[in-house]
Amino acid sequence: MIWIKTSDLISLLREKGKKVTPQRLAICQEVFSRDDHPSVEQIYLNLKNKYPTISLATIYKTLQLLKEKGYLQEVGTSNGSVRYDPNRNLHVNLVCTKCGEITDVIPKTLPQMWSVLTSDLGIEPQSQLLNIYYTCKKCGKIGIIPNV
Amino acid sequence: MIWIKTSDLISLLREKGKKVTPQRLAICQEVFSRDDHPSVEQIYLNLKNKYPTISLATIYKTLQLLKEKGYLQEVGTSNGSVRYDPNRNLHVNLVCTKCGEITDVIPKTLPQMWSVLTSDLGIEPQSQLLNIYYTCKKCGKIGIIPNV
DNA sequence: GTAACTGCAAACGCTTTGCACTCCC
DNA sequence: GGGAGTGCAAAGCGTTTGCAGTTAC
Repeated sequence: MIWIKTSDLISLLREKGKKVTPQRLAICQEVFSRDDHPSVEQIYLNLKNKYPTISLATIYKTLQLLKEKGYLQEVGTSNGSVRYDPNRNLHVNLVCTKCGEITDVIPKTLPQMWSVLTSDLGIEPQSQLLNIYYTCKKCGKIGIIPNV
Repeated sequence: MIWIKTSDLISLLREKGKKVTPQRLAICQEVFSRDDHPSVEQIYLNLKNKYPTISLATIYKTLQLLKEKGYLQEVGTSNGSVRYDPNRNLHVNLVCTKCGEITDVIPKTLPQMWSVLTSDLGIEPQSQLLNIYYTCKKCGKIGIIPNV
């Protein structure tokens, strides 16, 4: 979860020459207050209560904006739709291959080994996406034979 | 690049109770003989010369099959279409954020640090996707101001 | 006041599906 | 021979776009 104050959000948008609209604030607050990896649909459904007229187009446009500015990253797709990750810090996504649930973890050893690795490669990463595919405990317990 | 003999491919398919068709062989050979990360469209165009009647549907179905069986991994999307990686071994994808080119690298230190990391996490990864987003040398040289 | 934003609907493009025909086993 | 696979066309669905009306500044 990324804690961000509304006032900071406003100056963030203004800084970029972008207008601060209620819709944008709502979308940002929704995205950055979650600690999961929502799809556009999930964001839309959650906002529809408070903003009944909000449209998918606006959400797509705002997420596009946040992605371009580097505040958001795509974590891959699940059931055909993109999932977003508000956490741009170095971390690992544990992706359950059965239920699709994504959990963030930051292994203690990760920061140091990652800096060694990237300096070995001689590149300056803008960002990274580290997904580990596994079977989560919940799904591991259930004795369903996967249909593969 | 994954070197795989046609005879191995055939027994691989048979093993899984799948029929060996010329189309499937062609698709497999196309995918596994490349060392880039082709889209469905690229595979289709390359095969159309030799198999003028091959259809996108068949390619989609075959790639789906290979993915289910674990011989292929999605590396994310570029321009709206999925890119596939025939390399299921532990490696890093260097993804240029400007031209979209993807390069595989295997840092010397990676295998050991990765096994430390996963054992720390106490999980058994089925696979992983390690993408590093950067600007490749070709794009870094060109003095275009990114429109972001 | 005006340029940017919203939201609707239509368009778009990648992917999946249904189905008749074909072919591997 | 029979069931699985192919390929065509159509449908599906997430996403983008055009545009008229609205709003932030």
